[in-house]
Amino acid sequence: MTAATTLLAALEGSGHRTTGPRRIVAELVAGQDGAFTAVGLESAARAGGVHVGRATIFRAIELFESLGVVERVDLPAGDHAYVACVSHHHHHVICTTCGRSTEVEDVGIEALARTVGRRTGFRVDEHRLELFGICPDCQRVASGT
Amino acid sequence: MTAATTLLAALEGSGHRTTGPRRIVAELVAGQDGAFTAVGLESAARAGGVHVGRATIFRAIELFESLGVVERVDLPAGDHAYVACVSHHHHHVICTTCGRSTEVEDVGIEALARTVGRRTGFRVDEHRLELFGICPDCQRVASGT
DNA sequence: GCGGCGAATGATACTGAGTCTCAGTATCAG
DNA sequence: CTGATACTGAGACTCAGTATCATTCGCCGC
Repeated sequence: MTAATTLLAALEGSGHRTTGPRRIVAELVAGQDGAFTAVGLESAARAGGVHVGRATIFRAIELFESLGVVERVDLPAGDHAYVACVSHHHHHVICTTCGRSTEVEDVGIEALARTVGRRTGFRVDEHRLELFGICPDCQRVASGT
Repeated sequence: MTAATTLLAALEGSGHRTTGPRRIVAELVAGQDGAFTAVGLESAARAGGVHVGRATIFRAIELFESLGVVERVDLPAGDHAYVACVSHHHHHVICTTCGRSTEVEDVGIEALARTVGRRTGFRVDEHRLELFGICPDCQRVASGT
């Protein structure tokens, strides 16, 4: 839940207004504990009894993303999802069962990108690494009892 | 252009019918020389004067994908794109300027995935690595004349 | 505490990618 | 050639995401 605070702090710190709807979206994001989609947030809002316009949710997510406190990931199924994160470069491991995500500090992919650049002649500017698997909890559940 | 042959061969080899529309889609894919989107193929077909139903294009792409001769990638902009490839595990470097893509044989990401697994406790089953940059040709063009 | 300005909101209409259906057609085996 | 059936395509449909714009609200100065 302190995650919501982080999101709001980022808002204030960048000269954006801290409004009611944004506060709500921040809470929703913080309450997701993993990857979430825009549509998911929308229905979460409805389920929570609060009303926030669709456009506002999209705008809020977009804003959080531009502030670096939320990051876009593409699920294997092709959906556009997001995960809250603590900024700076890192990647995510996403549980395909429960959707929870964990951040992974740089594991040497920069070097890997350089290798690719050298090998192909490309100037590699950007990369996206997403890992999918089963989180410890779900493994425990899956492995009988 | 031999790429179209590869696609069609994969079709035949898997017990699927080699039909006119599929042939057309294969040609279109082969003629893209890089990443392409379903919509792009559709308009390419229209531009080429041939007519293939939207549904058919989507189905053909899906089929090629399931045969492993075409792979899905997600562009930084969030579009769903595809690239033709020669199957088995590898990754792509995609030029953000011209869209051309190059395959990269495994560069040690398996090890990287294992490291992540060890560090997070996740059982990493799947990963997606996409590299974006500027290809040699575009670099040349960009760097004055 | 009050007022004004501009940012933010949200209802709604719109866009466009991707899916589904189903009658008609084309492919391939026999 | 013929039948079984896989494939096709027109078009309706769904639904995520965007654009519009009048109204509201947060913030800042007073």
